[in-house]
Amino acid sequence: MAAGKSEDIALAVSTVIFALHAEAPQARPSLHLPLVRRIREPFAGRWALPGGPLLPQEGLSAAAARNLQQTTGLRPGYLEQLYAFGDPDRSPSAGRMVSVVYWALVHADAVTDTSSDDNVRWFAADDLPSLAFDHNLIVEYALWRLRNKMEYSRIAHAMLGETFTLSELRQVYEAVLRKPLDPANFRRQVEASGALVATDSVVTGGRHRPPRLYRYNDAVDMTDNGPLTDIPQHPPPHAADSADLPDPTDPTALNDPTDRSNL
Amino acid sequence: MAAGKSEDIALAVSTVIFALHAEAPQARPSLHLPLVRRIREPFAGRWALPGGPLLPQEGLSAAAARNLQQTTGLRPGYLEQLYAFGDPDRSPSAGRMVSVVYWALVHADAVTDTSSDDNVRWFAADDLPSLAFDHNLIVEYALWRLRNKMEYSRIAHAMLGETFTLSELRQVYEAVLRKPLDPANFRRQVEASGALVATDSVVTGGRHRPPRLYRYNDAVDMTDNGPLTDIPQHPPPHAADSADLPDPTDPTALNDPTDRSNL
DNA sequence: ACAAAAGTGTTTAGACTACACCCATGC
DNA sequence: GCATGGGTGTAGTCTAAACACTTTTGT
Repeated sequence: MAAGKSEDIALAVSTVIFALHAEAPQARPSLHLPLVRRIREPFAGRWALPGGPLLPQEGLSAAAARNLQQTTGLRPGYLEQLYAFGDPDRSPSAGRMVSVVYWALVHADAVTDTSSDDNVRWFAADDLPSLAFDHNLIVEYALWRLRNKMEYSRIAHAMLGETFTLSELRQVYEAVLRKPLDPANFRRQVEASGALVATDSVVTGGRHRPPRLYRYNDAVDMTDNGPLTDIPQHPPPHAADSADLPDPTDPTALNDPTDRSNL
Repeated sequence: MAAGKSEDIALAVSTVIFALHAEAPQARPSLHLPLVRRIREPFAGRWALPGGPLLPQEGLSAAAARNLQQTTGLRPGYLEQLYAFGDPDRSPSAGRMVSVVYWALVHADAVTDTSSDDNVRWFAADDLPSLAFDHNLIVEYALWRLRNKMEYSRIAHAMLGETFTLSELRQVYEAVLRKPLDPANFRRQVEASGALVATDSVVTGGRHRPPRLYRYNDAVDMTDNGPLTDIPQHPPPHAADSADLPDPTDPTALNDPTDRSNL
């Protein structure tokens, strides 16, 4: 591309990973996210978002998925680019740094799986310590984006298993949006959207009428990202690092090399 | 930040610039955007989005505003980060390149101002030639984002002057959304939003009732970008390169250095 | 029987659409 | 006067919120 060399501008990819977790067994679940303890200056000892440099032959979303895998051992249920941060002052006492940040949703059971590690810990999303760099602001923005997207998109199932009840799905919405939803109206809305398919099974064992299990309808595109078609949504069979296109669902993703060195 | 060096990954910033322009004097205006002719390989001779490398002490949005200034001679009426493109294959026969792309709105009269230049030309947004790199896809995505944002945000005034009639404002919406709007209902909607302030002046000279002039209400935040507060919206007095925070209005902008080299 | 959650039905308020209609100006 | 767009009024449609009510299980 013959664009000017990036001089001393380093490029990194970080990921904000959300999962639902209930502190007490029967308590309402809330949003949690994993942070990693920094071992170098600046901000040594502080908690920070998982991330690191981009590998030479790796796409941006692939790097984010790798962050996720290395931090939680999981594949993303949903993954979308959040923003590129490049303020000249964002990295004190270190060189200039531009970070492309992704956000992801994973299944709830991820939270306990990795809590044994001492350098990785899950925190409640609305009760974070003071993080390294501008990561507090990043998480705030990721939360804002998640809440917005939850209202007009159909990504909640990414925080659940293959099948789920409408109650479970509603709990995801309630936890993210932090407000109770009418079960009756919620049912009608998701049924009208066509995003779910009823299975034949029900869940017995509760001391009440057994709820039906639903499955996500893959025929429906849940993310309205326009012309973009990002990637490792669900387990994409073997398309390892096929695409780095931005997520076409929300106004944030699109893939294009905009090099222009003339002018 | 002690993150791995970016090896050979170059970083560039490009900008998709939109303005309204009517081919014929009395024809309906349509979206146009300026492109720049490449003078180097790859894609020498092809049209491409204005852009270039990021300067060492320059914020991302400042670089986008500089693109805009150098291409059109104007300051952005609205500027927002679009997406970061980093597919490994996006730059044939050149090194790895990651581009952070912005999109902008400018006043309509910009179109004719620069059409004399031979290396910069304005094109109708829905009738572009085959561009360099993946720039066709980028423009498609920028258009999709603009159209989405136009429906739930109040950015249309960025394509007009300081004062404007409701007809002019409606024409912006009609050109972007490509469908006619009911003048009566349009009026009620914008009046109910509180985004506009009526002035005392009217426009005489038309062969019909003189329409009232309106001004944008700065007290209302028109861009719902959450916790982000980007920047060079209107002429920000002298805040040259103050902020590089992502635009908090739409689900795309947030500023944060996500360096993480441990793990 | 009773509690509790699943699931259905109904009423109402607000938002948006369509379109009829009046107003003010230039010619 | 009449054409043209500015501006107001109003009835019909659609959606979503609120909430009463019925169903089905476990204990």
